[in-house]
Amino acid sequence: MENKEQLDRIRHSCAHLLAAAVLDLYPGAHNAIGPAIENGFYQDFDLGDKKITEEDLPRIEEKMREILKTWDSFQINEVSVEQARKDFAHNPYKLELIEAFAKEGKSITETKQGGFLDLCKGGHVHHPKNDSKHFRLLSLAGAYWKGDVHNKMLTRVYGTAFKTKQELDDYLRMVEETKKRDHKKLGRELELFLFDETAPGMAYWLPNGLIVYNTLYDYAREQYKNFGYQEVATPMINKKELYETSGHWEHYRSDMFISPMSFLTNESDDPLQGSEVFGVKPMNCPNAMRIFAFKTRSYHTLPLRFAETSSLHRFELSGTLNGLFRIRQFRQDDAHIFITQDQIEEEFSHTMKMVAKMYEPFDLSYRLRLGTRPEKFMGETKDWEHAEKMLKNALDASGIEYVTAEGEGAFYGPKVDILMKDSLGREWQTGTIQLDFQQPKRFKLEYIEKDGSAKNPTVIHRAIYGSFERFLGILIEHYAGKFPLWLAPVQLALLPIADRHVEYAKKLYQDFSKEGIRVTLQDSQSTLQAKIREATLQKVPYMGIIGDKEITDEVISIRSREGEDLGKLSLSQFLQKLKEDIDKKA
RNA sequence: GCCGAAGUAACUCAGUGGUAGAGUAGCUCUUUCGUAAAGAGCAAGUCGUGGGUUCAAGUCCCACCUUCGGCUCCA
Repeated sequence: MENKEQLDRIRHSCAHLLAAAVLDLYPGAHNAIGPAIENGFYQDFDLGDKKITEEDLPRIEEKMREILKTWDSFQINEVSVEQARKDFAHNPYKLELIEAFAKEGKSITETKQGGFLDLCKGGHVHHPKNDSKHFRLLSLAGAYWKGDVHNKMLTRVYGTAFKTKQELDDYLRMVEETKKRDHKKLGRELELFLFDETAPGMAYWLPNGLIVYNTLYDYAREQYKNFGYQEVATPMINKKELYETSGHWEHYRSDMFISPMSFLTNESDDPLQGSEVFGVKPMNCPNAMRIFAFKTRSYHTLPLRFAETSSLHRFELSGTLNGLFRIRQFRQDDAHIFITQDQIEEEFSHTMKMVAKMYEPFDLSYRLRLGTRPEKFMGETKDWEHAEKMLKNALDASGIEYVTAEGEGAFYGPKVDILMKDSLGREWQTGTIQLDFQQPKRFKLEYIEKDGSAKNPTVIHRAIYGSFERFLGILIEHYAGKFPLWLAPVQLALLPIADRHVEYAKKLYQDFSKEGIRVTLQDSQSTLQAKIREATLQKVPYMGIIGDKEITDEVISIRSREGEDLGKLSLSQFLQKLKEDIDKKA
């Protein structure tokens, strides 16, 4: 933690340095704020009618190095409001901050180094000249003043800094490595999926990608059986009344629903004027409620677990789309579990066990985040308290690390989010488990209790992968495209050395295919080296080389994508090894 | 949506107003090869789309589409 604080000091100092350099190079520019952030620092600028482009960054960096020579120390002085107003009379952003601090009764401090004066609360290195010299400017972005869309868009310059040159270089190398693993790049190279301008924000799944997708789905289905789920499918397009009942139409109409449409009727060109207005479903819950309502339900049948993986569509803003990570059409390994109030803790534990099982094959570590009652919430405080207590009990019992995020629950109930850490140490939110008392009531759902009375069930909404799309995107980057055998689109590439080996290779191809192995036969007119290269670039886990020796001895020479020679194995020996590894999901 | 950048052959990219290019992939032929790229040839482009300026536009201007980096981190 001490390290983190020191790093923040280094970076915060660099943010000042960046401000000094830009103000020097762009007279009339104003700097706004410039904090240290998770991976570096930034500084926001109002450049008037001037612009900074990526090409200017080296020049700014050079200026920073020049100015840094004159920065021996940071001097922090507390000043009066009047003095601060005078010092920053030219800078409307600093003035706004000064007025805000004056109102709050905070003391106002200024920092001065070299000839540069800034408004600052402190937190710098002692000797910038020596301590803050390993920095690099990285990128530019627009950002609103105070993060508010109604305010002016400022130019944000991002950079990073480290204590040593070694650490800086390591970080920059890691950034390069991340770029190489980019799932959008690998998605093309490995022919997994494509994005096309005919359908912005929606993936076309290519044969290889769909194999991985369906393999993830198959695994989820296997677990449905083990954990007592039943799979259902419900309509994609529903009358808006369904979403009015659930509350989604009112809460999310503009940001969730792809344009409402008039369906089955042709009364008007304006879909909202037709008497029958429909929406493309952005979530499955309302339909799940209708399935529960299908017949009279008894307490005997609870928990009742319905899994559904229908396609969902959400209107994500164009600028937020990002490959498979943020997408407009996706499927979730979604489920709705109907329970009694008394079953919350037990069912939550049951769900946590399923989470553990589902994540087991991916060698990903994860932690949990409990979101409690938000400021704006629906329902009774006592129900919330009961539910939160049940969740906490179950979390404690699970033994998995978790943090509590106060006020971060959904408006209809508390929730637990699953945060997954990938091989580069990046954290992603994937699954979520949410309690809901509201929708069952809005849909007037009831089950018959032991004593014959009718009661509202409670619902657990949960998705474990989250969306298949996002989860797969994470896996692609986690594995750098080298899927484990059970997920690999092609598990074995057969490489005959010369034409006379093709016939035998074809027979092997048939044998492996019959046994359910995903195998390809590379029988083009190229050298063995070229075939190996091709299969390695496609990240096929195993290559089976077939030449004269192999045919004589009825074996296959096995090479891994890592270049390892696994020796000569007979068909049955190798098949057994493959099947074992696939079963183990190794 | 907003700020910034990009879009040229299937892919990666070069091309600053005057005849659209390279490498890779593809196809054809030759080669039949032992653990990461054999050789030769051929074919392949509405230069994202639509307007405009100009004798002349991939290149300059305008609008739109798509993609990417950001828009949460608070002196």
